[in-house]
Amino acid sequence: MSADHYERIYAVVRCIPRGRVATYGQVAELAGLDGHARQVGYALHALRGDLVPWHRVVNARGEVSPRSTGDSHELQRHLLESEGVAFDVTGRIALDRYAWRTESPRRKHAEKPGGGSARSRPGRLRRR
DNA sequence: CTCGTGACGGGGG
DNA sequence: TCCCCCGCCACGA
Repeated sequence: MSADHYERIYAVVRCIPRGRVATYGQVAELAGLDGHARQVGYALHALRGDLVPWHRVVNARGEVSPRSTGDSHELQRHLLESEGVAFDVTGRIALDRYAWRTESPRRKHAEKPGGGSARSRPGRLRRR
């Protein structure tokens, strides 16, 4: 296996800022493995105790992916909440607020310059 | 080598 | 919007 790919994945995950989350697909893409979101899951699963904020990776729906075994997803939610990430009643995270913004991911509609969307202050209102 | 699985995602209904 | 199904494909048995 390309342990090298794992390292790249970890490298990307380590870049996710505290209080922010990234999706598996996003991580895969940034790691140069576009379309291989699943591999990201494997990589994280294989983690031992390295300093990798694996808990900041969630699925595209903005929820912690249910594990088939183990209880790590509980821990994940816990860790995220302790970083200030909020979950709604359905156990989902508002990605438009907490998603990690990699530099300039192509702004199709031109975003609000000057700190627009999600800053490190997920505050409310900011309608529109 | 083959077979089943899954920390995913996108498309269709 | 939600749910279900299907393709991907590395891993491990």
